[in-house]
Amino acid sequence: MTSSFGKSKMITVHDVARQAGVSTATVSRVFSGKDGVVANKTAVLVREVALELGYTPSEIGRSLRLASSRIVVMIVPDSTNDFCADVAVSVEQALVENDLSMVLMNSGENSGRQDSLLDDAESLRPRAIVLLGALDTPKLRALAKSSRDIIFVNRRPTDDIVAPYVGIDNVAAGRAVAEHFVSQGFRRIAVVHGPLRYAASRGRVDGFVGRMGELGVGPADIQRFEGPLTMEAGYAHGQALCADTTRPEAVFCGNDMIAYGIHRAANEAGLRIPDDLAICGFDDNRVNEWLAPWLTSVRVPALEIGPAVRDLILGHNPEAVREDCVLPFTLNVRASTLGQRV
Amino acid sequence: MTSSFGKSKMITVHDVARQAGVSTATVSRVFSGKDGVVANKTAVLVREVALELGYTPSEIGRSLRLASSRIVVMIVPDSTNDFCADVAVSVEQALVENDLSMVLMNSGENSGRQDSLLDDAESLRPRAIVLLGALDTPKLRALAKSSRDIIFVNRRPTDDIVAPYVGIDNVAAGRAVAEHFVSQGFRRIAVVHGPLRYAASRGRVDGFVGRMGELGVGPADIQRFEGPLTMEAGYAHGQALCADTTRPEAVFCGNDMIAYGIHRAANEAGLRIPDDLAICGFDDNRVNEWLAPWLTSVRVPALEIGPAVRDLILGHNPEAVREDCVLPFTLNVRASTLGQRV
DNA sequence: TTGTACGCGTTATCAC
DNA sequence: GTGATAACGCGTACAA
Repeated sequence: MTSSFGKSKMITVHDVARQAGVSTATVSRVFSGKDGVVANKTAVLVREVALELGYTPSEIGRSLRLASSRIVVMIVPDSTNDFCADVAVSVEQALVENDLSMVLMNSGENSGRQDSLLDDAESLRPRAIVLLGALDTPKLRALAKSSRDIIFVNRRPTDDIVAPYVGIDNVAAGRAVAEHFVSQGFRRIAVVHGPLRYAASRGRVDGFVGRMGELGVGPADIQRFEGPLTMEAGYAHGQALCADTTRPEAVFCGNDMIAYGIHRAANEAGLRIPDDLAICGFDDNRVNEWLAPWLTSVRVPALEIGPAVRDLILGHNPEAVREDCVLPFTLNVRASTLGQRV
Repeated sequence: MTSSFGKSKMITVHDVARQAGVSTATVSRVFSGKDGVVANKTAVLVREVALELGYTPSEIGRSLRLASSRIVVMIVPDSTNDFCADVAVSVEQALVENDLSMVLMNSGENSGRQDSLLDDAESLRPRAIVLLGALDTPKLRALAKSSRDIIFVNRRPTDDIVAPYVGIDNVAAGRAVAEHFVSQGFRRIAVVHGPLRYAASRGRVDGFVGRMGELGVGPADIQRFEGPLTMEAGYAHGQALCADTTRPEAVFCGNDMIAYGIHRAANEAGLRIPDDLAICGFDDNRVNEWLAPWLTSVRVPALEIGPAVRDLILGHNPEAVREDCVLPFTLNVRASTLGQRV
């Protein structure tokens, strides 16, 4: 015996129309919010019959007719990353209030996978495609060129793709961290960042290194390590750093996951934080308040992203469609970088 | 000016057919995997033209024709909960390998919201609806009765709803924790659990209390607190517990989020763990290894849930459709419950 | 091997 | 206020 999933016969407008003794058009009118046009008595009858029969309007049929679905596709690199999860929830909540649904897809930071997902996304004829951490691929460029239904969150693959952007000013955030590091007297630095093909990673590093230079700390004093934005990657880099005799005084991490990994490596190496090694994260995941209240991090307002994305999709803020929606960030300074060197 | 989202004109089979000089049927055949039936030369030509025109088959049209979509709706209580996020990713990854898409919806542990989402879900005519942490509502009962397309993960709202279940044996897990607590000599206990209207919460508590009783610790020695499965709720309960002069020796938490909250409250109250207060969580979130390596917790194999759900949907394991798919759990004992009282 | 024609469920248009 | 009808994009039975 085979599964019966997805095979059950569905009630349609025709069933309701026949049972209620009205036309399909009337049933449709009742369920597409045009109650005003229908006689109150009729509308009540139709709703009654529909409830009795268990009728739910088909989004498929509606989408076909209207040539536009109520689905928004959101592609994230890894939704087990706390920050991604927060952004996804934020977007989903903002959308559901406007009767839109969100399809969540994980690209795994993989170009091929992203392109394959973009195909899947396109086939759903979504109202919009939201990309968190987009990769610069030919497919993405083609899509961005052919439609205006793409929104980039947090990082834009390249500057020459014209599409709305929602996120923080990564360069400014990098500069803020640099100023904090210098104020604490840190001069030998390591930066453990995400792949530089991401504009966000690049922006953070460039802002940081640039400002450090202006403040008198040259590139020679700044080691750089590139890798995935994961705890595992942070752990590996952390182990290497801690074993080094010329260990840096402070590490600037591409995100909090990396910071968690480095923290674990430092702990296992018996280093004290921040005395032996200062750590600064990025994103300031909500869980920090509970499990890592010591971690200095750049707070990205994840929960404000959803409403901004929704406004973009609904065109609530037309003049912003062509402009970037830059949200404010905050450098939350906590124990992990509060050295007494000053 | 209004937004252009979702309004761009789409390429259809007709466009490709005209351009390639073939019929729409042939184009359709090429893209529905029936390449074998089409002359190789024709198939190549069609693909060429399609690529040139940027054609992607519409899932809308396909779904309408086939009376079944490739969408699976997953409803979770809160996908910012690490455990939920892991399960969602696990399911999404398993589905995407079989060309299915996942729509993620957050119910926020709210009955009304869940029912509203079930309506939305139904309207998408999904292949299946997967519920993590389902609430027992009339709507859900009606849906479960009218179709076999529902899968319950981790908790089943009530025992009388017949539908596939994927998850652990919560009663057995509760009993395992009880045995561990007794082996450590804990006799004055607090249980901070989730809402008892959830079968999973009930199972954990019942198993725990029942086994404690068998081992000589009666209900009088076990305080119970009910609340949301959040860090905030755990924190609030933790503050109350820590302020109590007749503080318990150990706390069994309904999930890890609650445990994080209690840990913070205990820390702020200056209590040492486990000497002043032992803590046991539930789920064993992956982040524990990194940020809470001290937390004893019941490991639920979140990443094995996706494949199990997929098999159920695809009917890979027909005889299991009517049976529960019970996954193994592990009690991971760590420092937070290793008292020296024995 | 390929083309023709129909219908899936819905809504907009037009006529009544 | 309501009904009949066409059209949306696709897959397939049937005819060629």
